[in-house]
Amino acid sequence: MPNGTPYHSFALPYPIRVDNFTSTIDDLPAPYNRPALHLLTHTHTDHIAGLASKSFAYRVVCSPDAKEMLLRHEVYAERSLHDHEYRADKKRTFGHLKIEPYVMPNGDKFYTGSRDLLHAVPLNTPTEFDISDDETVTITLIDANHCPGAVMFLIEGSRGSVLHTGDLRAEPWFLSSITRNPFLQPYLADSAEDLRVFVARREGTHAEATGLVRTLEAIYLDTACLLSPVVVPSKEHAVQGLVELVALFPSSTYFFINSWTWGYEDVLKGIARAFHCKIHFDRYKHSIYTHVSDPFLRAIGTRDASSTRFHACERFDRCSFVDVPPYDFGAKGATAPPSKDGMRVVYVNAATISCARWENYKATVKRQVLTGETVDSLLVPLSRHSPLPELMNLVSLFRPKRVIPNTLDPSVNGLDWGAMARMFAGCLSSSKPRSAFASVTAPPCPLTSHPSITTLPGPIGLSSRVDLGHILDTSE
DNA sequence: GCGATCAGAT
DNA sequence: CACATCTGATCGC
Repeated sequence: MPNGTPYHSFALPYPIRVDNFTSTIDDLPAPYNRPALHLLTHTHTDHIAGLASKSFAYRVVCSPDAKEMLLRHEVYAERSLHDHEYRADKKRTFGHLKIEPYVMPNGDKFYTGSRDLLHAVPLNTPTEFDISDDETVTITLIDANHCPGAVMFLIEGSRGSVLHTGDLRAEPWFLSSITRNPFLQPYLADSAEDLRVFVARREGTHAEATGLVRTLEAIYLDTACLLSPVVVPSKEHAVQGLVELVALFPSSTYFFINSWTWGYEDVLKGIARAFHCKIHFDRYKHSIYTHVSDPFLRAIGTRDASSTRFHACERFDRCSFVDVPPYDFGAKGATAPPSKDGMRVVYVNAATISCARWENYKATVKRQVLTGETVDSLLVPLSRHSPLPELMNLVSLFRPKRVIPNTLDPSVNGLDWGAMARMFAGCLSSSKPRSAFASVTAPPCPLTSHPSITTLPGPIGLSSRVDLGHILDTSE
């Protein structure tokens, strides 16, 4: 994670570092200088900082898909060189994380110097890890609905339980899946709160003491879209709408789907399914998508550009079928269009659009297409992060003791954290229980009311020094 | 010199 | 369009 992550990217109260592999913590006091374990939620660039360093040599826990994607990762410059045959071998950015044993001509293997640092853990499978000589944690990976291989981490141990969401899209179906996940059910709050009262009254005990229902110490929350108050369409709704729009065009129309980063696979899959048509991928994207666990994603791609009118090839190196002005994306100069008679290319881009605007947009585009107006670009409201209303619903499911942002804006000196603390105050365990979905209608804390500077929680201020520091101290 | 990190723009 | 990516500047070994 970039600068601005609280606690130097540690998932306190555990000495476990998430999505940050830089060595800039060497100078910090213990235990911040020495993660007992590294976790990787997914392989987007801003979450793998430091991992490309040849000197990085620690074990990293991630999903099987994330491991596959990392080991096959190529930066754009390398992809381009290879595709144009200037470079014979693919240079894998993270090749140093896995070094195969040396094999002698007679078949003997020498393991000196070999390594396999990426520890892939299957989803929904609690797995124990030593974090010291006498302390273990149980870590469970749960799909985060963000991009292939993206997971949340549930960390359980003697210091309590924390949930690190990584980046996630907590749309309605995702919340449902959480309430049905047996590894998360002990931490669900609504029933737990009721049960506590019920049990306490009837049995004369605290429900907490039975160990059946528990409260998360913290949720480390994807705050990329924290300040976006809009309600956005579900991915399914977004793709369905896009498919309706695409269907309005003549079947001779070509489409370029600008999947400029991992996370737009639902669009690709939706198009392939609706039009019974494969999608043209560039070599690199194809190599990734054919090696992930999603069998439908593995199946929808083709390397044959001429075989389909749907293209998701390299953004800055599009194949001739979709490399047509006026949209240029900046990679090339004004090259002449391949002059196929009547050939039209429509460019599809993801955007952040509220539900209301999306309905309006769809109606407008439908009218334009049906009246013969030229439409050469389409938007699809596919959000890969949850905006505030979804985040509040997610947190309300658990009512944890605290929420901690996965990212902060360093330039506002904790104001964003202060605002967040206020926004989520009603969703925590200390506040009065209420329906998990009450926050849908409840307006978020108005950002115009600034919290007092002295009460601002922050990396230094908050409870970090008080109750997290001593918990972290493993010296005794 | 190279790699790592950061700021800025897209 | 976008909060992920690329580029070029800067820092440090």
